[in-house]
Amino acid sequence: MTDATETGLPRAVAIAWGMQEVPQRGPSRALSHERIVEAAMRIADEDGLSAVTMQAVAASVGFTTMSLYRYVSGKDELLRLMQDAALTVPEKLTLPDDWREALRTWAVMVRAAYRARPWMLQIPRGPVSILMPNSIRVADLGLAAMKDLPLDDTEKTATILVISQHVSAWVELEQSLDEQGPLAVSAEGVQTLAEVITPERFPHLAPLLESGHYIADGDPADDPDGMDAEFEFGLELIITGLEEKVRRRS
Amino acid sequence: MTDATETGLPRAVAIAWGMQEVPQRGPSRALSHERIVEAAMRIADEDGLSAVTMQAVAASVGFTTMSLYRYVSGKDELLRLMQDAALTVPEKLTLPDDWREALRTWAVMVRAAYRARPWMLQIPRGPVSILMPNSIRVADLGLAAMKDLPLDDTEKTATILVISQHVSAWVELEQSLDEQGPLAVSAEGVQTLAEVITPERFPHLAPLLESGHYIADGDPADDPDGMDAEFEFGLELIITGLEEKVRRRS
DNA sequence: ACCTGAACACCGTTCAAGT
DNA sequence: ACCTGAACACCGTTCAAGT
Repeated sequence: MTDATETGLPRAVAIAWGMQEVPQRGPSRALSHERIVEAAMRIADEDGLSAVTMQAVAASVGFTTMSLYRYVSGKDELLRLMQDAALTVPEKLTLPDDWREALRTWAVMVRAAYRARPWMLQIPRGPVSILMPNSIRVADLGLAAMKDLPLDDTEKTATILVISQHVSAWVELEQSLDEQGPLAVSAEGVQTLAEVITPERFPHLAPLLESGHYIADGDPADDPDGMDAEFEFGLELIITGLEEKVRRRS
Repeated sequence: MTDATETGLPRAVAIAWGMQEVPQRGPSRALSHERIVEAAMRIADEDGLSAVTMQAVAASVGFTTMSLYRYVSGKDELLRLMQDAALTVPEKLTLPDDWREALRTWAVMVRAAYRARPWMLQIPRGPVSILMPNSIRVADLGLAAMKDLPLDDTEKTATILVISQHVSAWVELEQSLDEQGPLAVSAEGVQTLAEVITPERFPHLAPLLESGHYIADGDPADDPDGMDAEFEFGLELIITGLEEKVRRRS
């Protein structure tokens, strides 16, 4: 099912770590995993993930579609490889001493990677993803940020997951906001909505609809980095929660 | 772009709220949005979202593929309608008085909805999603949980978003864990990995790999509700963070 | 051993034609 | 007004054949 290699690992993991032995006899291989993944990423950067078809990738490296199947087992595997290759983080990164600052730095770093290649968020993350090289590197950095915190291993990994999920969720939202027009709903639309979203039926939400606090109208002038503000609000909740948890313990 | 109707709203929103006026003259309509969405959801429940093709849906209601296009503008719109229709919450739900308990109840309720129809998480959520009827209902309930908390509107909506993103991220992870085999990586695989994930290169993560705290092996016997425990850990971080924020303010 | 060409069994969507 | 049939321009993947 997980289409494992003789190493006992999923093929994508083996390839990404460079464990997939390449036969050396016979005609020299014209293609490579690297070239294929690179070409696929360029297409995704330029025209989005949906433009990444086996035929487009093949054409871009100058081979026929079928030749790709010598290197990747199918499109799923290619996507897995792209997903990890897209998660690039700065080579040298020194985290602040204070763990709160370190976690913030880490979160912002992850956010930058996601923002740089937002299509990677469209590829489903599974248990295989977290074994890929860049994922491992990022996780190691996250753990480094918490190295002096009195938490056990499970708590630390859970924290990393919570934060990175928070980051990805926000970047995703951010992204879909600026894919849609600047104004998701016209003033007229809000009025029409107000007829069904009444204070009687939705006592707590209806006021927000009127005040405009529920619908982010996506006008950047109006809200220069509102998304950032809300992102940070959530991040602070998590960090404060962690802080309090540690304090109560000691 | 947002393919708006004369109401100034995206078509999917208008349809879901029942605003899309249906012509009454002429032959009675053989199909309806409801029947189409219902059929599509049944297919997704049984065979996954990828089995939801226009042809499959049409066949399931006993019409030709093209007839669907009289009711929905395309597959995207159908997916939007499915996404909201899948988000069902109990009709009568009284939230506990304590806001912390209320938020927990709310989170668990949302989780139940996601778990019941996990395919809905595969449909990208955009700004349109949050205007759909069930989304509005869920948001209203979330706000109700915080009604006595001294937070402003933006903070409350941000909190709702953070929590619901946390919920969806966990259900997604949970789901992909039990789609893969019970054991994502064999003991042999871990050993192979240990050769590249060395303490030198990944000082903080390597120990966790060895101890088995990083790789969830997905064996339920081993970890009866480990996922739940980690889910709750994150939720508690957020709630504790909120608690502390409020305390510091007053 | 590697790459290719033809073919298969699909997709979503269009468009003009039927009733 | 509604539904249909044929067609278009794609997909990912297979398989046997070439070199």
